This record gives sequence, structure tokens and C-alpha cells, in this order.
Amino acid sequence: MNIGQAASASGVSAKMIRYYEQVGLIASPSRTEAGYRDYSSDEVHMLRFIRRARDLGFSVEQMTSLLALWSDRSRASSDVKRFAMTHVAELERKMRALRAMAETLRHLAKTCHGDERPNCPIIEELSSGHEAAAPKPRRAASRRYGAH
Amino acid sequence: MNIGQAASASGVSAKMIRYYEQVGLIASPSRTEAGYRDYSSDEVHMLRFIRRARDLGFSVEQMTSLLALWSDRSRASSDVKRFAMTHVAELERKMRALRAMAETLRHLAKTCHGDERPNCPIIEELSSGHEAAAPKPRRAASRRYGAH
DNA sequence: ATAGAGCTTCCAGTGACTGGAAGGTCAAGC
DNA sequence: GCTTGACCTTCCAGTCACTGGAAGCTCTAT
Repeated sequence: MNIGQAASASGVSAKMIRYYEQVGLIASPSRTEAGYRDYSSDEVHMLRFIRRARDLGFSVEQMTSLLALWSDRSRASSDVKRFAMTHVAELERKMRALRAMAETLRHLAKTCHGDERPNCPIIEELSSGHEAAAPKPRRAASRRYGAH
Repeated sequence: MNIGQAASASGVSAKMIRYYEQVGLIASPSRTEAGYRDYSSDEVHMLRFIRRARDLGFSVEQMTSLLALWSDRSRASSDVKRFAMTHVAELERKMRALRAMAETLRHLAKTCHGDERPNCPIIEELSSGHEAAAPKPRRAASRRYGAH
């Protein structure tokens, strides 16, 4: 199976597959004589695993750990559960931060007439308002919501 | 006021102030003879505006628009409101995506015994499970939750 | 006079990609 | 057998919003 076929079979784009190989998430597959990557069904299976993990918001680093947990037949299910719940906590923290922002802005917008006049409580709040909306999230990938 | 004082007065770090200047969000302030940046109280006011906007999750590009709306005394409040509500929709979309991920993972974790045995429904789901958890969010800054 | 805090510029790295250039390979149709 | 075009290869650059750090200059206090 070449990379294009592996991509459509797994739902991970060819570009991303190469990227995951480059950063060491997956091993280099064997090559055809022409130098094309050649994927086994096990490798495609792993790519599908990766796509599902990614869809649940796991980072590449976390996926490395997940793959290790997957292949370690002797690890306890509590190891996996702990790992998952740590991630859930992080997701929920970010979620709450986004919700707080949305709510603050929504409340502000509700008090704005939204007509042709310039007077606007949203701008006024930004200009001289109270302090922030949210407990902020933290994540390496997004410094914006980063730091402790 | 030098950059350190402007930073503590506004809550935007000196590093970020320089960055915002570099990317054109704010104008270059005047300089002292020694070459130090010198901020007026209007400029510090603008930095506070920026910090509040950032705390509501606006991107640098969006903040450029917000600053324009702020300084345009003739724009209608409906312009601001529309801008804000578009952002609210985006925040809520991302929020729902995170919530869907968290819920999926939480449910999965609930069915996991979390004991010393290796059998684990979380890993099994990733390995051969159903499709994704979420309507995905989109944002330039975070390709991970990006694309249409 | 000197120490050290704070300022300056500039460069590099972060995470998870995406886009594109330049060039090699493969399968199908003529 | 040749051409076409879809697909593969590598490599480099850009995205976003920062952060860290080096090298060197300035200011303030002792």
C-alpha cells in the first residue's frame, strides 16, 4: 500500500503521515524499489489509531505515550485510565475558558443596541472595563492559552 | 513611561508589547535620547484595551479591527456587535468541540475498570472504534482544530 | 566607580500542520 | 513505444502568538 492508499484507508493525509514519520511518532515504513513508502495493514491500523486519538484532542507527544500503552500488553488498565482522565481534565479546563470568554462577550453584546449609533458597551468595556473573563487554559501548542 | 512600566500598568509583558509593535498592531512609540521606548498614557490605555481583547480570545488580526472600531467614532454599534457575535460563534464552536471530546473520553473511561488488568476499553476504542467525537473547531492559529 | 537591573536588537524555537517547488515513477490510452 | 497526468519523493518556508536567550548599551543606587 502506498502512502496515498494508506491515507485514504486511515483518514490521515499523506502530508501528515510523512510529518508523523519525521517527528518520530511512527517508524519509517519499508520502501519499494522506486523509493515509495509501502505500508502494511498493521501500519494502517496504527494510523487509524492515531487519527482517532488526534480526533480526541491528543497531542503528538501524548499519542506517543498512547501507542506505547497500546503495544504494552502488560500495562494495567488503570495506567490508561489515568492518562485519559488527565487529558479530560485539560480539555475541560480549556472548554471552561472558552465558555467564560463566550459568555462575557455575549452578555456584553446583549447590552449593545446594535443600531446605527456609535455608542457601544462592548467597546466601552474593552476600553475601560473590568478584568478578564476566564480561568485561562494551558497548552504547549497554543501559548495564547498557555502558561500557568 | 518606559516599556517595563507600561507592561506592569497594562498587564501586557514587555516582550509582547515589542511583538505587537513588530507585527503592526500598535504604532512605534516615541523614543528617549538613549533609544528607550517612551509610552504616553493614551498608549498604555490602548495596551490595556489590547489585553482585555486578548483575554476574550481575539487574535491579533481581530484586535487590529477592534482598535479601528474603537477609534472610529462614526461607526455604528451594530458593526461592533456583529464583529463580537461572529467571534462568540467561533468560541462556542470550539467549546462544543472540546466538550464533545471530553465527553467521549469520559464515557470511555467510565467503562474502563482502571485496575491492574490490561484489558481496557479506551485503548480498544482507539484501536478499532467508531468515528470521531466532535464537530471540529476551526482557527488559523491552531491548525489542529483547523480547516473547514 | 561599579554593580546590577532594565533597556535595545536580533535570531531561534515552539506545535501541528499546510503549501509549494523540483524532480522521479507509474498506469492507462493512443 | 510514447505521452500524459496522477502520484510519489525530498526539502524549504510559512502559519500564529508568543517565549527564551545572547550580546551589548543605559540608568540608578550605593
